[in-house]
Amino acid sequence: METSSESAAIAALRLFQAGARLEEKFAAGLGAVHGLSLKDALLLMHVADAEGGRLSRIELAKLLAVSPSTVTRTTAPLEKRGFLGRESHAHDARFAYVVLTKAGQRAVADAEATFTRLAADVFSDRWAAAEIETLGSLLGRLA
Amino acid sequence: METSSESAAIAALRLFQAGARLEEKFAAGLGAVHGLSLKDALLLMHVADAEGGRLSRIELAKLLAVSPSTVTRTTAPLEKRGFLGRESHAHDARFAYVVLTKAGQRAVADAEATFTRLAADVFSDRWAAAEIETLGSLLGRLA
DNA sequence: GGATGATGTTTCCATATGGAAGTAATATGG
DNA sequence: CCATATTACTTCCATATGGAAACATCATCC
Repeated sequence: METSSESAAIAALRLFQAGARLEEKFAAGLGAVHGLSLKDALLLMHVADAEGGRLSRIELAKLLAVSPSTVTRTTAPLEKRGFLGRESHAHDARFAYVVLTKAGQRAVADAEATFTRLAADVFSDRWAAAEIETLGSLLGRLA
Repeated sequence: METSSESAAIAALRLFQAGARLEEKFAAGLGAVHGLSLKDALLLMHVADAEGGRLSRIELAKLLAVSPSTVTRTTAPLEKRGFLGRESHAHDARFAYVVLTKAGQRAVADAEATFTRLAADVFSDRWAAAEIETLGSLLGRLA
């Protein structure tokens, strides 16, 4: 039990370190492409992958692990830039769904390409395909 | 190449999600114990584990993946609370090493115990010891 | 069907953060 | 040795964030 707790603590510690390191790298890479922050890109990608092509701000907040107020503040400039639009729920006027515009679809395609390239770059050194799969699978159980 | 890039992107995405989720959990758990933020606790733990029991603020900034100014701002209240002290380099007056006081050593022991308990809790469900080891090992190569 | 409670969103405020600039001390190059 | 560059640290400022409160809408209960 003790050794297991110990390795759990080590895994958590390294998760924080690796996460911070990758966030820096991805923020720099994505910012250079289309002036998108990492959170901007993740937000657009979540909307693109969403069922029906739209997400409420609450759903986005949960997916991005940020507060609802942050989603409001983040989406506003992306609407101004023409990447995002609004859509109402047919039977519930409280919802203000986030949807991608045409320009937003182009932007998210570019951002996803950059994201994938950056991810491939992270693992380009001494990583076997199976190891990347294993890491993704294990991390999936934490999210 | 394509499939490998794809799984790399998925792994990176899940790393961000898992990291954010665990940060919330750990911040709540550690805050409840001794009013320490996660970054406070990690800072103290790094100093405790450091060679010679001391670290420069620049070294701390790298270990915590934050800016030097954040280290300055973070250590100041911990000095006031009596957890941290300062030590000068014998031959270079630029260095203001961060060291633990007696109270700081007690605090970091408590924080480490809480940290380990929280980590164990995260993996308490359907995780084999070998899987935790594997995850920690793979993450170690990213940090 | 009117009061109460719950939900989605926005606004406001206090706090946290990074980067640039400033300060102090050491290293380097002539 | 003196000027310049580099390094460690701090301060200042602009921005990002979460949480509480406000607001609008919908659901529930009597």
